[in-house]
Amino acid sequence: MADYALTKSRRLLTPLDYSAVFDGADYKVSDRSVLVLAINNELGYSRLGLVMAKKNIRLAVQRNRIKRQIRESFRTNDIGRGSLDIVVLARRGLDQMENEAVRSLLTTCWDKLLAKASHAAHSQLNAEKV
RNA sequence: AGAGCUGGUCAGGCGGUCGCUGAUUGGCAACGUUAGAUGCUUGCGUCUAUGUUGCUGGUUGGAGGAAAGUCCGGGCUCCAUAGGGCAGGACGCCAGGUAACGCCUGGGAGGUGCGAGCCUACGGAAAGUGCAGCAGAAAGGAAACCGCCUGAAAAACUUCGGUGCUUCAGGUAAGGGUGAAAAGGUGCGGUAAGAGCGCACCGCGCGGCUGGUAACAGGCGUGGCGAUGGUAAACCCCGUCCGGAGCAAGACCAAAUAGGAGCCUAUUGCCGCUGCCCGCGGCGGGCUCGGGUAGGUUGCUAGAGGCAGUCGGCGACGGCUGUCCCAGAUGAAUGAUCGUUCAAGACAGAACCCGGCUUAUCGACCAGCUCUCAUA
Repeated sequence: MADYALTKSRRLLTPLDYSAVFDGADYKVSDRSVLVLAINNELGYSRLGLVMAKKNIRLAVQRNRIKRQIRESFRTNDIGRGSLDIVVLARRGLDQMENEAVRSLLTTCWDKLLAKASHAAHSQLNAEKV
C-alpha cells in the first residue's frame, strides 16, 4: 500500500527549487492544456510544484480547483514513489475541463513521465555496461 | 387568488474512507540552557523540571454575502511632532448619526407612478468671461416676414356717399409661420388696432408676520413685471474637507560578500519629505563600534467584534448588563471520493484590519404594505 500523505517535504517550496526544474528539465510531457517538466533528484521521493498563471486561468476559484485536482492526483498515484522534482504548468483552457477529465489527463501524464524516466535510467545503465 | 413595492434572513443536508493547515494535549528520539536532587574517579555522569527540532497518536477550529471591482472613508506603520503659503482635488437643500466618509437616517423641494413607493450632481446666472447648430424677419437691454390698424398719394370701379389695386410714413407682439426657447400665463374690460394700459386669479420680485432648530411652508402687504431668459457633469465664484507613501508598510534574527550604526559638528551642494516656495530630515567631516542582501521570525488577528437582553431615540445609532472567541495560509491550506436525501445547489476563493458604495448571482423563506378581481 502506497503512502498517500502529501506533506510540505513532498512539495517544491522555494524559487531555487523551481528554477532548477525550469533550467535543466530532463523530461517533458506536453498536452494541449498542460505542460509537465521534471528533473531527477537524490531524495528517494518525488516533489511537486504548480504554476497556475493568472493569464491562463483567470478566476481564482478555477485556479484553486485545478490545483486541488493535480495535488490529489499526485498524492494517489505511484509517481510519488519515484525520485523526481516535477513542475506542472497550466495552459489556457484547462479551467474548461471537468474534474474527471483533469484527473484522467494527469494519470496519462504521470505514466508517460515514468516511462521516460525509466527508459533514461535503462539507457544510462546500458551505456555504463558498454 | 393574481399583480406589485419595501426591508431582512439563508447560500444544500447527513454518513463512511483518504488528505491539507492552525491551535491544544500525550508518546518516542536527537540536541541545548538553567535550576534542583544525587553518584563519586571533583569535573564528568544519572534523574526531574524546562526549550528547540523531527516522527507519531488524540481532541478541536478552518472562506464570502459579495471574500470581487479597488471607487470612497478610517485604523495601523514609516516619513517631522504632520507644520505655513500657492497650486491641485473631492464634495455641495437642511438637520442628525458616525472613528470617518462621496455612506446611512429623518425632513424639505422638484419629477414620476392609480397606489405601496421610486428617482434627483438639489449652492451661486443683479462678480466676470464664454457658448447656443439648423430654422426663423428677429435669439438677449431683440425683432415688423405675413397679418391687423391709422394717415397721405393714388390705378380702377361707382348708386358720386364711397370701395379702394399699388406705393410711402407711422402704430401694433393679439393672430400666422420658425424654433427646445419669441420676454409673464388665462379670462374680462379697454382700444383705430393693440399692449400690465386697467382689473381678477395664478406665477415672479421685494418687505414684514406666523409655524419650524433649519431647509422650507403658509398668509399679509407691495411692485405692473422692458425687473432677474437658458447653460456652472463650460470656465468661474462661494462654502466645507483633504500632507505623502503603503503590510512588498515597519520591527527583529541572520549565510555569502564590504554598500553600515551611534555621538559630536557643519548647512555651500545633492537626495528625500508634495507639483512649487518656506521649513524639516539625511548624505558631508571627526570620534567610537564590526556588519544586514538570500532566507527566517514578527507585524497577523480580541476587533469602531459577534449574539442576547434592557434603556434612550420616529430612525440611522448610542448607553448599560450578560455571554461567546469565530480562518490566519505564505510556491500560498480550507479538499477528494463513495453512498444517501431534497426544493437539485447560482455568482464566486481570505492575503494587515474595519465602515461603505458598485458590480455578479440558481433559488428559497420571513415581516410589513399597495392595487385588481371574487365571496360575504
